[in-house]
Amino acid sequence: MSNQPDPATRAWQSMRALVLDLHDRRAAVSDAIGMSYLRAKALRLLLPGPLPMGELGTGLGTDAPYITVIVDDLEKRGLVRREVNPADRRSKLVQVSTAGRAVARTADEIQSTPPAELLALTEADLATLEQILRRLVESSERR
Amino acid sequence: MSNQPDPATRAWQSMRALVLDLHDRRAAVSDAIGMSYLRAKALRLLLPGPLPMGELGTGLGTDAPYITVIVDDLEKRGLVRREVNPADRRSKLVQVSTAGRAVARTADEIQSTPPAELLALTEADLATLEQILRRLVESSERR
DNA sequence: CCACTTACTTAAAGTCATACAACTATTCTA
DNA sequence: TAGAATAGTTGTATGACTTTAAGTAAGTGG
Repeated sequence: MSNQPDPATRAWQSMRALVLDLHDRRAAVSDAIGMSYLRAKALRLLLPGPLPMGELGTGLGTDAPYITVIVDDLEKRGLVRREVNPADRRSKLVQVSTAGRAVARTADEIQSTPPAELLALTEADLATLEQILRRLVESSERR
Repeated sequence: MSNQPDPATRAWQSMRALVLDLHDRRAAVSDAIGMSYLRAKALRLLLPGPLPMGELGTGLGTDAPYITVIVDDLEKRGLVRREVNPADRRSKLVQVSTAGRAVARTADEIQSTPPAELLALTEADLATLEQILRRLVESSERR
């Protein structure tokens, strides 16, 4: 029985510890914007452009009924609008409002601000780290 | 307005995306063991040795009343035992049972298995990544 | 055109977690 | 030793999310 797991496992465990335990920002985000983290995530997903409810659900990993609840809520707060999809009148395109964009930006600032420990790395280490992680994200996304 | 955030921010965003979105294991863990992720985390925290309720609460980031609920539940399932702390009879030491240890190990295997994309890195990249992340964890923990 | 599918909505029930308030038992301290 | 602090328990309320079931409206294929 090996006491020391392989480098890939150790790297993965460290990454999880950093994001989930040592520098979890999710509570801070929902505190700051006064709504759940999932709603913040929804707003962020909508930043690049309007999405049909279904695709929003895929992005959030939740099913249709709860998407309706979330979009209802965001709409009541004036952060998104539902528009009929001209290409398919069954579907609705959800679009962020200016106010919604501001909320998304606030959430993004909080969660995207790197921990101080990361900023303390040398420039070379940071560049290396960034480059490896970017490749990991890219290869994970195409699938 | 810079369109491209600095390397530290990019690295942090990638790390968050990998852990929270692209390779989230939390649902898989709780599915596999038939209880919530927080309970799995409690069992894992207890692996190194018994802890008083209070310290378990600190580790899980939840308050005393809910710790009682969690430990009640784990005890009913035969995964932990409460023992009176001989040093302070107000406090109780929570100890994992053999069964609890097995559940913790199952959870750990699922969540610690690195994504295929990580295993696909070169040995050199993996070593570099692991070393930088380990330093980040260490500097984040001492605080 | 009719049956089928798709996109979304509505409603209800259940689980998990958070937050508070009030309580007991024990230990510490002035 | 009396009063304050600490460790844990009990109970209640609420919020966030999941899941299931059933329904409406609009598109699609034979």
